[in-house]
Amino acid sequence: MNAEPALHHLEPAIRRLNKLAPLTGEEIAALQAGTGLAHRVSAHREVMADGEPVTGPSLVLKGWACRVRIFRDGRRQILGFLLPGDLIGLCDQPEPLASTMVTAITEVTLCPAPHPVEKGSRLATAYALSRALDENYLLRHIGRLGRLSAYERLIDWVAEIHERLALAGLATPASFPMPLTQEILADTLGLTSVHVNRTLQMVRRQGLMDVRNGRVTLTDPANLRRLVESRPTRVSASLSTQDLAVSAA
Amino acid sequence: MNAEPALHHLEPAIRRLNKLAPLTGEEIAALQAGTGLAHRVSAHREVMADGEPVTGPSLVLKGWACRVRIFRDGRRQILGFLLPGDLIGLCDQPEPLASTMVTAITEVTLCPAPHPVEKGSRLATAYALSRALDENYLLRHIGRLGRLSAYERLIDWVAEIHERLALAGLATPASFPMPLTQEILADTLGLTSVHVNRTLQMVRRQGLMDVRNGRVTLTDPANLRRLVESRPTRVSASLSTQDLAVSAA
DNA sequence: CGACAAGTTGATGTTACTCAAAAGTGGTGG
DNA sequence: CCACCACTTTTGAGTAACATCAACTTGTCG
Repeated sequence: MNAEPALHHLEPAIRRLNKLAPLTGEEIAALQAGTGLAHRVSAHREVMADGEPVTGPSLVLKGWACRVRIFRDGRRQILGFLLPGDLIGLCDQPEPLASTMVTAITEVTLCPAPHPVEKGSRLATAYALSRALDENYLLRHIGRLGRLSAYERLIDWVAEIHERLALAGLATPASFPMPLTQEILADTLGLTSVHVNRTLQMVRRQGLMDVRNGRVTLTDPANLRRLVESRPTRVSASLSTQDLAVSAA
Repeated sequence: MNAEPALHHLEPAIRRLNKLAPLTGEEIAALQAGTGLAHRVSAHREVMADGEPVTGPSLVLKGWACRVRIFRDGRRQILGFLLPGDLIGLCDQPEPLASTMVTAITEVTLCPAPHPVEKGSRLATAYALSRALDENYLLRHIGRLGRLSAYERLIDWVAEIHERLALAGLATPASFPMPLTQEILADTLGLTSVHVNRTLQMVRRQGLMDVRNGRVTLTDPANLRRLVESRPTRVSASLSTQDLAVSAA
């Protein structure tokens, strides 16, 4: 338990948590022990069913998943994404039930997240910050759907995902993977896939970004930052904006 | 601290928490002690500013408040409502910062929420359930904004508020107070106030409900339940659906 | 090569927005 | 009690954004 592996060898998921709150060697070791119990869920399969009992928190190690609600008539709304380093099932009521279905978009690797030994520990802080960020992503999504145009929704969403992937070291300042079909993007942004297609062409023609082949390339990052409303998400005074800024992997 | 006041004399706010998890006499007494420190915020004033440090959790005793985001160009999106019995500022990261502005819609009475003595106590459970319900309201709002028509958004939202007020004993099976202008409703549902007005006329003409003078009257509750997607919110196996069902005050 | 999913395009329809003004409501002070 | 004000609700006419429908193209993988 004394091994302190070099940070740059860590899983992206652990890098993210470590960035939220610098972890102790023991905590990193516990997380890495957890990765031994990892299991995979292949693309398009359900990671968790709506209303099912939640056994304990899990950590996403690899791949993209999403929380989704499906309506009786088949309409679908994606509520949010789960990216490497994100936690699923963090809550503290007894006998919790999943509030949404979770679906794997790509193949996803998950592992049990260690229970923080003590309240106030670094790991507990990282979990709390992760939870606060999650709430923030939901709030931002509400603002996006309620008040932004299709064009604005798209660029705001891209900016958010960029920021989030950067936290796990999975984005460069100008590019990141984005393995979604236009239909999934449509169910995220509250649009139709046809309209998403046209909106994507528009941002491309404007020279703002290029979304293609499962990858986003930001061709004008400065302009993007200017167009997007929110400054980097801030949920605790002890977490500097610096830590959350997008920088090279 | 041994006084166990009759439940029907309790504040609506305490009734709600007690419904989420039957509280001990000590816990009820602690909550009532907190009400002695209540303070008021008059209508239209800010309860909490975005980005401000959060000192500790507060309990809404009376009145309506909302969490809101305002965009640079003045567009506004209401993210959710805070009703009697709801908690503000429940989170466990160190030095938390408010993630949204909170505004009083009517005059609001707030008091500090006692810190749960021990993990796993009834009060801690009530807080955890309240937090889980809050998340659910955000998720439901996302589904509403992303995939429902104006008509559907309105009735789904009314059904949610009805369910929530009933939890605090503030709604009858067919009616409840709703002190919002059509403009606020518009900023909630992602519409314009003109369109909200027309949609309200539509539900009225259909005989579904009447929204008028700061009060909603459900003229066809059975049909409303049929039209609305979600069953009563369920976030824990230990909290029966029965407890959350709408019944007479 | 063939099959299937994803992306693209065009024509048309509908929902909700915009602008503008009138009518209703409630509170205040003379 | 009335006049006045600010705010909210209501109505109408025209428009813009996004949805729908249907076909066609491209890419991927066996």
